[in-house]
Amino acid sequence: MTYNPTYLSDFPIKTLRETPSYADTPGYQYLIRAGFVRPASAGIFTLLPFGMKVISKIETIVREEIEAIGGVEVLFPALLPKEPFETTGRWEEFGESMFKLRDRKLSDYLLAPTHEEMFTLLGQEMFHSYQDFPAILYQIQTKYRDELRPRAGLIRGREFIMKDSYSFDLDANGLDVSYQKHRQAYQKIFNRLGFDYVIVSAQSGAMGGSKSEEFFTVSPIGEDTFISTPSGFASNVEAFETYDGRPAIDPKTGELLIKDGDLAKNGEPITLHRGIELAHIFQLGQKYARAYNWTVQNQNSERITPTMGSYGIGISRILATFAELFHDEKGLIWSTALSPYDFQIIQAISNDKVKETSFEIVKQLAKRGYSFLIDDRAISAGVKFKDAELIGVPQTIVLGNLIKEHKIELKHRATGSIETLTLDQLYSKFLLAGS
RNA sequence: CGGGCUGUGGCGCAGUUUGGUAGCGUGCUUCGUUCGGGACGAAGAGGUCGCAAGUUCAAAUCUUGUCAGCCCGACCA
Repeated sequence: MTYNPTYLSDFPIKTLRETPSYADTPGYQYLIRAGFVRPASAGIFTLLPFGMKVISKIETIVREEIEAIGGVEVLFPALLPKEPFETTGRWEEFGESMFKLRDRKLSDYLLAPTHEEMFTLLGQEMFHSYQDFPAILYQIQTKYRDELRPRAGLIRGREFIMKDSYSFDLDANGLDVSYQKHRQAYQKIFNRLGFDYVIVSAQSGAMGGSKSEEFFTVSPIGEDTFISTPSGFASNVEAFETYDGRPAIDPKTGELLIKDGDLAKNGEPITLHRGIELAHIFQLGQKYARAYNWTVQNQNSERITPTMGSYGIGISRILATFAELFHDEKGLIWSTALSPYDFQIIQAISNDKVKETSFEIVKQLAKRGYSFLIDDRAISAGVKFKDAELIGVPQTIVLGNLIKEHKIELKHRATGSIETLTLDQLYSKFLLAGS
């Protein structure tokens, strides 16, 4: 494969030396400073080139795993007419958290906070017979929710990228199968992304339906509280009751009524955690199909109502969460799975030999599909080292004085370790690895 | 929506109490020196002091209104 490296000398990026005062969490501060994102308005963000690279990688992993369970990609508009949401009652139910607007003819529109209505209508149009089931449709779309208080950068924005998929089945057993497929696909996704996660029982909220679970990662900046027990049971506090039937939250005040060591229904002591919700899967059941009077024919030519599931995963939130989880005092630390580049090449000195060598390294290692960010800027080497640490590409190749001996330095961002290698050693290390 | 706070060159901030020629750091431009760990010197560019109205000889500073943003709380991928 061919791969064009990115040269920082012609790259429209500017790292910031100081922390912008508006950024409230460390991950967000580094995403700003390292040039991954910029705020455009409260909870609304511009993705810069590095941020785009990471988003693309997240999307690729998500697409691969959803298509592996039979998902087919579509793309609905973000701008939708009011009517489908009136049918389900959600035009009112979402209330102020939904962006509503009018066109020049004064017709009502909305910026979609979620797409259950549209997927149901598409299913109704496409699926008429039991032979059309089961099915999984998904999209990666920008969602809009006018949150009361956006915070922590992309962790909770008013505009955010989400993958949402929807399963269509004929009965509850089929729905269970589709649900389990998604549950497993999500586990694969999180394993590939490199997140520790906990699957937590949840309530369904505005989506409706019955069974519902959330995927959390533990983080001090998390906005949600969930509980776990030694045997692996975990629950969102909203869906939790103690051994003696007490709710975890006062329904009126919202006050947390439980503490570490309280007993769960199974008699085990609980532990409370702060977490970031990265995904939420629901068994919607027939709520939406019923709202549109959608029925299909079974083998006996009887009309039956399909049953659906809805499965969301926050793409832009994953980017932000990774930054919150993986950084040190110098900057971000990307995993190989999500890093915007596989290697950053620092030209610590500037001469023709260095330029030729970086070109040669790219040519050799690109054979294995590795991608490169080359810092060829005409600035002092110190700035390049600092920026490399801020950006957080997992491996940096330093081209400097050792180039005379055909040697380079290979720096690991996460450990800070430095290896001195000949070019041949570099090539064999990465061309042979895993092949 | 309730409580707290902030809007001053790209970014970080001082100046507001006590009205009197808009400042510092960083970044940016140019030249020279330097150049493997955020170099040094010199010369520059860049600001409707969020916006509007008012008070005043005079407003970044005082008054009123308004907009935006941030933090804490109630809702959410």
